[in-house]
Amino acid sequence: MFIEIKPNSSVPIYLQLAQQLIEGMARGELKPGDSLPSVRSFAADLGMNMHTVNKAYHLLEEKDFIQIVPKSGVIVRPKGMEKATQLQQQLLAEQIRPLLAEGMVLQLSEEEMVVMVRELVQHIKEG
Amino acid sequence: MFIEIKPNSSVPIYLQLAQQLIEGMARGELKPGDSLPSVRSFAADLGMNMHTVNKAYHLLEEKDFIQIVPKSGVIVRPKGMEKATQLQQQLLAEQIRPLLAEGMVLQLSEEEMVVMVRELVQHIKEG
DNA sequence: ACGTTGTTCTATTAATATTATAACACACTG
DNA sequence: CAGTGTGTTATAATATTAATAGAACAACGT
Repeated sequence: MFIEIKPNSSVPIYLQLAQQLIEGMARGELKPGDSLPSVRSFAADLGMNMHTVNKAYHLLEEKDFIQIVPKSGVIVRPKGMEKATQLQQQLLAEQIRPLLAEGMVLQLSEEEMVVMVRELVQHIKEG
Repeated sequence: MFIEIKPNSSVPIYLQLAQQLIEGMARGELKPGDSLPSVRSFAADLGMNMHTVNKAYHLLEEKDFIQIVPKSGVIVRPKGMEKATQLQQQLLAEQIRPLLAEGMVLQLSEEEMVVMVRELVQHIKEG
C-alpha cells in the first residue's frame, strides 16, 4: 500500500489515511484477512503521530471495514465482504447528495454525472 | 426556500445552509437573478448569527453560485447558468471519489451506484 | 436624513485536529 | 522468564475551525 498524505489539504490527515486505505480495499490491494501495520510503525512510516493513525483505524472500524484486535493487531474485513446494509447505503447517499446538487447547478446532466461516476469507479479499480 | 438546519449534525450549520441553497438552485426554486435575504434578516429567520450566514454566502461565492454585491445584496448566479469548467468538474470528482470507493468496499456494483446517483438526482429535482 | 447593505475588526467560547509523553495490560517470542 | 510489541488509556499542549457577539464603517436607495 502506497499512502500519500498532503499535509496542507483541507481534508484532515487522519481522514486522508482512512480514505486511502478504503481505496486500497476497493482496489483489492487490501484483502479480507490482511493485517495492517501497528499504529506506531505506521505512524513512523507516514511521519505522523500514533494517535492520528489510531483515529483513522477507529473510523474504519466504525464503518466495519477493519477489526481492531486489542493487544494483537488490525485485520481487514475479517467477516469477509458483506453486502451494504440499508443504513450504510443511506449514509452514503446522504453524503453524495449535496455533491450531485452542486453538479446540477453546474449544468451537468444526469448522464454526465453517471459518466463521471463510472470513470471514477474505473480509476479506483486501477489505482 | 424552506431551510431546515440540524444543530446537532456533524456537518457545520454554515455548510448545511450553503448545501440547501445549492439544492434550491438545482431544483430551480432559486433562479438566476433572484436575490437572497440579507445576512442579518436571514440569520434572524434561521436563528443563527449574521457571521454564519455570511460564511455560507462566501462559500457559495467562491463556487461562483452567487454574486455578493457590497452595500447592496446577494444575487443568484447572475451570469446565467454556465457549464461547469474542467476545474469545477475535477474538484467535484475529487469529493465524490472517496464515497464511491466506500461503496465499492460495501460490495456495491458500478450499476448499483449509478442507480443510486440517478435516484438522488430525481429526489433533488423534486425537493 | 434615514435605514439597510455587506464589510471589517475584535473578542470569546466550543469543538476538532495534531502532536507529545507516559503508563497499562496482554500477547508473542527468544 | 525476560523482552519486545500490541492496542488502550490518560493527560497535556498547541493550532485551527466553528459559532456567537457587538460595534463601527462606507455606500446604496428612498
